[in-house]
Amino acid sequence: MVGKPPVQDRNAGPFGYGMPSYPPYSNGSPGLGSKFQPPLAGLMMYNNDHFAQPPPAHMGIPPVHIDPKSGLPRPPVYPYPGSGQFPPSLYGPDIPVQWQRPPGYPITSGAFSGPYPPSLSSSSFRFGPPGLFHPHHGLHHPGMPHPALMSPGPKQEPQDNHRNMHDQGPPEETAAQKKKNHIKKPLNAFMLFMKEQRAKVVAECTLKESAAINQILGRKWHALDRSEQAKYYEMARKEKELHLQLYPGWSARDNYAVHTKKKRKKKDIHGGEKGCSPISHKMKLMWPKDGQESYSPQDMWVSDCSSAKKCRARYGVEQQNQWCKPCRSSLEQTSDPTADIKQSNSPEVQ
DNA sequence: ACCCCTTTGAAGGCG
DNA sequence: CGCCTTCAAAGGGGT
Repeated sequence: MVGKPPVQDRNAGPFGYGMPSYPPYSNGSPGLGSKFQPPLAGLMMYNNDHFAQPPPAHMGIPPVHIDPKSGLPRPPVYPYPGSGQFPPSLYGPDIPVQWQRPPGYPITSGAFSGPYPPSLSSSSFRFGPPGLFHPHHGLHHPGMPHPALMSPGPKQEPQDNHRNMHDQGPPEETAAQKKKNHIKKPLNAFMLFMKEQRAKVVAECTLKESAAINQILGRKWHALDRSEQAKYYEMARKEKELHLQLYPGWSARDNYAVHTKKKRKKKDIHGGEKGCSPISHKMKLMWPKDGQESYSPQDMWVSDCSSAKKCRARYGVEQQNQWCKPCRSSLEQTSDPTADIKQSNSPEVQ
């Protein structure tokens, strides 16, 4: 807990595992890098009581979730207490607490029903750890087949999924098959947060573009207090543990460049034009000024290519030692404290 | 049909 | 060890 995080946890959250200020877990779990292997039944209990007791009886065995896109199952996640709704403290000052899932909004994305990567193969589930998942249990929407219960797609040989990811796989394997066999990364804390909160933000905002929504979600993520973020870090830790159990040999490396094109853009962007993407020109998130706690989604957008230095927004001018280099250097270049809000192409820690 | 955008975090690789 | 890159989700927009 205290001291340097394990190697594999070097990217733990800002106050996350291994960080000195991180709140202790109720079970004393050492963190992301722990070899601690809790009973699988308790793996997906994503709430404050997740270590103290098993899920409520009505929840039964966590449902197997299947991603609607790939048709592959993903490990179940217990909905947050309160049927998918989040405690008021998670809501930003501009988001009403009484938010409900918008009519017609897929429960899969808004209700936190299945943050686990859709990569988890049906074969792995069928032949995975015994007693882990039971396809007949579930909390899925009755009118809309829960992703977990959807067809896993073409028949797959048990454990083919994993094997193909590491071995060469059949040479005649089609791209579609490869895609379906793709084991995705477990979701990190922010991804879990995003998956859950996206629908609420979308409902609150006229904007529908995910890029814009994600900017808001990024703000809200930073607006969360530690305890709230800690929930998501804990969830992510469990996601990772479960993923590890399901795919012991899986490596994130397996997913590199599986989708043909390599992403060179980021490198290029870092060279200069990040923040000036087409979408950024169209509507760029205006970050609140220092000390400004809230923002209005309606007036968050400006029509030019301007975004604040995120480090400044995140840490404030008083804690410049926390800033990333580009943000620091950009401040040195200008004495105008608001200049970074007016013009920002600075690369951000990525 | 596919890629981009945008966010944070995790992980792998390289020098 | 520090830095860089890629990939997780999402879906509108662009090509």
